[in-house]
Amino acid sequence: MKALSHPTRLVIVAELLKNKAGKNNKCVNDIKEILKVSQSNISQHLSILKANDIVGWSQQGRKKCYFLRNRRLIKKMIKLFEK
Amino acid sequence: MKALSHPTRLVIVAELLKNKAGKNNKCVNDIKEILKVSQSNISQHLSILKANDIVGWSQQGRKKCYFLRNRRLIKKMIKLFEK
DNA sequence: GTTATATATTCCGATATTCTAATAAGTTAA
DNA sequence: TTAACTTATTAGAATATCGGAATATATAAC
Repeated sequence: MKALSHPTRLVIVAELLKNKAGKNNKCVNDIKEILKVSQSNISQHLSILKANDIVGWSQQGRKKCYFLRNRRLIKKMIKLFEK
Repeated sequence: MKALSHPTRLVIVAELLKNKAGKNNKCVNDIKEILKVSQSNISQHLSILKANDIVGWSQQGRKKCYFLRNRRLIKKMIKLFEK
């Protein structure tokens, strides 16, 4: 819960949710473009999400692409708060 | 989300959830007994929950009794995180 | 009115989070 | 290997949060 209680992390998670289940994951730079936050800051937030097992990643060439470990959980959560 | 991301507040909410829908709401002192946290601290946390429209209250004699504004939402949330 | 009880607010030190800037580390291509 | 690109880590300052103590406010009983 705490891991998601920061606006930047919530937006990151929401962005990752937009991708199809095993496809089109976003790398750090993609997220940076979307959020307009510094690269190091994004990296820091991602490592918090990583540490809490909310996201995973895969190396794609020289990029690292992140994805949600439990899309269903996150989807339900966000739906819960959308009302 | 942030409003619920504190152990004390989570317990308060969980306690309020135990009450029947319109009945047996707990007052500040009840919560204090349960949590063994200082009265002022509980009051602070309650005011955060109030500010985020998570709880409401009613005056009962000289006490204020708190209740959840949206029991279903909270119930779902807690279930979501229990796994 | 006064007193006792219940809750809220304020202030403050301690701790935790967050951000920026600089630097480091890893990866690929040439 | 070097250079270019991508991401991670570190350090430090700024900010936010937390919990305790004291004080203030509100209500009810007398």
